[in-house]
Amino acid sequence: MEIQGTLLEPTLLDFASDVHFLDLSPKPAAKLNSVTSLHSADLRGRFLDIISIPGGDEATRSAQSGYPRTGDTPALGTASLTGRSKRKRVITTVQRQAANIRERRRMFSLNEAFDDLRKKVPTFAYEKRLSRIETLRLAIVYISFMTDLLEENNAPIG
DNA sequence: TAGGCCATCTGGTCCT
DNA sequence: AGGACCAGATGGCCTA
Repeated sequence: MEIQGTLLEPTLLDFASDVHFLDLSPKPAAKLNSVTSLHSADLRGRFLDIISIPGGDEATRSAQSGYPRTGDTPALGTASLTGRSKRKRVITTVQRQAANIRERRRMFSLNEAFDDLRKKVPTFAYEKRLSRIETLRLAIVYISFMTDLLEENNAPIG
């Protein structure tokens, strides 16, 4: 078992153990300084638990469906919440194809950003790469951990 | 086979 | 007007 990236350090191992308690849910990070003396085997097991975030996709879908959005009605031709009258936008096949290409490019760049982020968050070399939702949640936890670490180091001694 | 993840298409809305 | 952004729908691939 090895770790991806370059940061295999005690600090990182602390992060890996702490992150277990956060369940990678999108909620404020907490209790980041309580665990520093775990055995490595225990640590590894915990981290693998983290990587396999149970119910992650389900949470994603529910979050998507519950996302507040203007004009969030399934019916076509409804007015927006701003009260603007709706004009049906006429679009030709050529325009549609162009829009599809743009959308593909947009999603491609989004995925590139996700790949960059995957390289930044510390993970064990896992046979399966992090999904997008896992990447986001792990990044959130990692940032929180590092922030706490900084605050700890900057705190006055004594 | 079911569930998770992802790519793609599509139409609505926002913004320039 | 048209591009960017967003979310729903759909289908394919992979794994347990």
